Amino acid sequence: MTSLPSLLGDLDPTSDRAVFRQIADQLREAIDRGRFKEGEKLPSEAELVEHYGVSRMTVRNSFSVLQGEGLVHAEHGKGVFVRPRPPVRRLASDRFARRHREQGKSAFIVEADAAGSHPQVDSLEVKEEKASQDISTRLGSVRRVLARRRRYLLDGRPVEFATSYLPLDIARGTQIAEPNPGPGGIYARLEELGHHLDHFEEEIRARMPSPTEVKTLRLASGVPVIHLIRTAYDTEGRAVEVCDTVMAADAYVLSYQLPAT
Amino acid sequence: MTSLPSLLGDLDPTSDRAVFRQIADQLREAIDRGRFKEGEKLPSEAELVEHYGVSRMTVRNSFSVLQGEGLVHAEHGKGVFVRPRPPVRRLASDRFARRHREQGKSAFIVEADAAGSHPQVDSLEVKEEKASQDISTRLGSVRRVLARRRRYLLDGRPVEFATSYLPLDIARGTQIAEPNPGPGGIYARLEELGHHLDHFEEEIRARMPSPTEVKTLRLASGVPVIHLIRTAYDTEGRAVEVCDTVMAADAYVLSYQLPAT
DNA sequence: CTCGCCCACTCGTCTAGATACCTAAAGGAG
DNA sequence: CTCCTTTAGGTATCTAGACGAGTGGGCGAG
Repeated sequence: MTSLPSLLGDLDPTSDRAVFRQIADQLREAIDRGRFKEGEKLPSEAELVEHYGVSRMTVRNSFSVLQGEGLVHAEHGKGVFVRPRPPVRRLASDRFARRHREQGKSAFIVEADAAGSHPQVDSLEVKEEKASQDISTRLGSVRRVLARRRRYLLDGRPVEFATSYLPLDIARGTQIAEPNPGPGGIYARLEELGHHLDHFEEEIRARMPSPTEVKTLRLASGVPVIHLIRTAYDTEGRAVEVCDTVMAADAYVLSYQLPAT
Repeated sequence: MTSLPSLLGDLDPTSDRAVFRQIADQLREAIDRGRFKEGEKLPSEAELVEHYGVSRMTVRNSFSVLQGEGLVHAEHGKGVFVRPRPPVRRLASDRFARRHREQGKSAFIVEADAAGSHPQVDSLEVKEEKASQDISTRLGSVRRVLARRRRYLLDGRPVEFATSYLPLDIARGTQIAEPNPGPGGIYARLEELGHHLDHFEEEIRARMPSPTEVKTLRLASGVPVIHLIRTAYDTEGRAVEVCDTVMAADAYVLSYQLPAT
């Protein structure tokens, strides 16, 4: 068996850096240098207790630092592992172009299939409800809205949770109010209904997830979420949809093109 | 003095939810409901130990949960406080439009002044260096680049750290290689040099900060970073600059306009 | 009144151990 | 051969206490 000292070095008792930080530093560095690879198991708490001659709480404290950085994750009864980086999904800024819409299936499905992963859509809920203050403002002072909620999964892993809000006078009684909005999604339906789309506006924030989001997206600790709020405007300048999306940040790269003019 | 029970309720010993999570839940809920306001001090560890009849480590564990969520922050010798949400800086997608460039001062300064805050640029470093693999690829296989590093502060708080990389054949010997690139910034200089800008491409990720980033941006725990990589293309399709930016996620909202075509 | 010290309060770090529960593999009963 | 039990080795949670180190207010000396 490889001895720990060869991988991990000693503590510096003269340093005023806390012991648990020194241990975290050494583990982090070992991970960065590839001494522990993605998915690989780190030394167990007991081994580190032995190696450094500290108490177990101190070792656990080190792990919790690394966990907060999203570098490792613990599995009860098994060990602590280097967190593998999942494949990311790239969202290009032309993802709502009409040419994509004119196909049959939803953008998510098409794209995932192309990337060779298994897509899934889940926990669909479509209902009328009272608009929150924020949604109401964005849609131009509507009281009630049609809300379409769904969760997207890639190879069984939830990656995104989204809710679309539409003014009732647009959506009620149309196929948009059905669980399955038909080919091309709700944007295709909106255009058929005479609401020709002009442009979208997207607002992006990043933050740590709420406990609910941790559950819904099955997030490991140390993984932030990207919160994206998109508003769709028709050619008359009216906001016809607001889509509120929370994405697992480790599963996404967003990409935008900006004109230089 | 207001008694804690009026704010915080009891533990449920029959629940299989860990005690420290129950405590964290109650504190989180109290914060969400506004019983503790932004910047306000939470009960001290000793008070919570007393109130719940648990050991101090258990209370600390609860705090560390909330800290990881970015909800609270501890100040040594003072207490644990509800983390105030700092004012955010909005980055609009037209922020690189020529009309903004034709003014004198840098976009950051102008914008911050307008918002009534005190802007500052800091730790400027301009030097030639070897391009990393990634930068080289983005710039089209260049070996060495001019790197311009700077840090942006708002009211004394660091909010963003950025490095621009330019091919040497473009930048060397020009004002771009000077610490102060002159009015309108490097994009104005590039255009003067005949590299007419056509469009930008931005890639956005969110993740937890590295220890270096925590230091540079003085980040509280539980605050992710937004990592933005922008590539500027001239009208001939050549990549003329790559700008790598790390932003404190709690200080920014990014905003983009997408055409619907 | 002012300055400086002390003390109470607060969070930070660490120890040493107890109990619970999860996982995987080995071994025995059927 | 299959299924259950046992066991070893992991992490999860919690306790009780010790010492360190910032912060800020009170109080006494001058």
